[in-house]
Amino acid sequence: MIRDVLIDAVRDALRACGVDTEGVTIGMERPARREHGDWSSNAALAVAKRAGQNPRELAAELAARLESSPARHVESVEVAGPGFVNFHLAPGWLHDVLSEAVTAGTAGYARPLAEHPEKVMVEFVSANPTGPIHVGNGWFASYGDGVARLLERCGHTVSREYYVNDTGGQIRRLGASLLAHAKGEAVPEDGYPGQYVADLAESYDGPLDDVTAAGTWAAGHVLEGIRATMESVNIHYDEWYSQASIEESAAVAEVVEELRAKGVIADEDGALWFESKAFGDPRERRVLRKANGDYTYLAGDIAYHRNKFLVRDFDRVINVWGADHHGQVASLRAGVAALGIDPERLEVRLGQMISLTSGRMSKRAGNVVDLDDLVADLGPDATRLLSLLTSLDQPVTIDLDKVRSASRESPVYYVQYAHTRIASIGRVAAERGVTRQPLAEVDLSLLVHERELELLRSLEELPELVALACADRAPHRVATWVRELADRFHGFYHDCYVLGDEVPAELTQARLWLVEAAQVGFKIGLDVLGVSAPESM
RNA sequence: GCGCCCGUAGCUCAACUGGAGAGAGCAUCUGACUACGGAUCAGAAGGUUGGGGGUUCGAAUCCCUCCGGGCGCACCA
Repeated sequence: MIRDVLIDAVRDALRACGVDTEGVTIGMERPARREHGDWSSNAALAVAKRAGQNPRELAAELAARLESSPARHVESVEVAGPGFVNFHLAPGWLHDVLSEAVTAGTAGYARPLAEHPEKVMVEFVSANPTGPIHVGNGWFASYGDGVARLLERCGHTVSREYYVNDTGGQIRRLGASLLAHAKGEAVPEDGYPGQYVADLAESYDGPLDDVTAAGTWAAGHVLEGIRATMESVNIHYDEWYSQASIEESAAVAEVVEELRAKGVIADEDGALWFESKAFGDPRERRVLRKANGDYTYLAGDIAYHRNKFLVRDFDRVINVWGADHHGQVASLRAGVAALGIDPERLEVRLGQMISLTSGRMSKRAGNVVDLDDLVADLGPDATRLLSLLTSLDQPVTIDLDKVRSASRESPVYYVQYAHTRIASIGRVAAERGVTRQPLAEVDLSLLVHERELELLRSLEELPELVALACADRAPHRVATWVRELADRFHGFYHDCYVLGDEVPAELTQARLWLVEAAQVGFKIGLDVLGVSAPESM
């Protein structure tokens, strides 16, 4: 990596200037403006104070040393602004990037393997199986799967999990709604009025007096629908974990006993309380078992997470939750900590609320849009890319009319069109009998057009970007990147013909390899996003 | 009332985690093919980064404080 080469050079130069670099992180960035060079270091600014020197003078001395014994590809080094040291490199550094990308290929390029690979669970969506999944859930689904894909790319072992809330009051309400339809009665006030309940009632042939049984039956069918919806957007869960199974297994009672043995349980007013404050919860205590003998949701959730960590042995658990659940985070972490599990191993990523322009989404209010409907309109690729365009902690407002009417201008087509142009170049080359020569025999130094270099600059950033996006659990960065790659590819395609009578054969060869490198970038980026890379559209 | 999150161009969003003059897409206006797919490209216009203070060589980013919005604050799940 050229960056490391330059960082080492700066460190050496600083030492030569008599500056102690122990514990100093040498900054090395790609400047926003081209005239500031290919790489820039703020090291002089950062260490000037401790070195007791004027930053600009120190920078000048650094630049002089760096230029007198230049590192690989370095053409010139200059001082700019308050004390930045700017490196101007020969295009060869980008030709190296091209070689790396095509040599490593889709499987190997931009695969920043973690030093300590972990067994990670990503639990996401986990919407109650009381109705079809809606657009807001879809946003979190794309995010969760994107995080999982990033983790996998970085060498972790990932399991995707959907926690099924198949027990409790909502299931009984669903059952009551189903039975009401089956008996030709009105749906209860607190029931589910959706058409899907009426449809399900048509095929219900169970007893008409057991709301729990009816609810469980209905939830099972609703869940099948959710599973199908997820498959339609190319999301495949490894595990659909049943809450009921935890409760039936006595794991909840056991975890409460385990906590009691640790001395963090108090018995008062007939209820069992968890003294959670000692484990970082802002509240003093939480009920685990109610006076009526029922366990609370928290008790079940602690048992569930005990299962994740201690039974199924995950190193790390990432839960993707909506911001409306953030009140649960502290108590759950406290419960996990009380079991002796390092709470740092539990990550809860809170997604800000997804709203529609028509108002807040609510299953009860009926102003929900099913994810299925959106996918039917936009297709899975556009749906997924659209939802990955924004950061998770940005509240999102979706104007569905606008999204639908603008679907043709969707960024996904912009990116996919770039990829089809690559395939198209391949087809035309084949027609004309142009074949690619081995890389070693091709003169990449012919690639000096600004469009070509910009394309390579994007590719150069990918390995680092993937690592960063993974560490930050931020797949939207990849979406931003792949759009930029498409932008640069379209520019290249427009200004730099690969094939044609006026293009010298040697240049065609170099550009064919450049196109190959671009394709590696598209495939990696789109794969991480869960979006297909079509050959034609 | 308390806690968490958010506020960036007309709209939807970025911004390498404190770097140089805040960038894209859409919408608006103006241009560009007789060669690889015009679902494209080039250009214009659009900003006191909600307001004010502070820290710093340097702030959209960190701290304080107002304003505005979202979400929480159960022996519900």
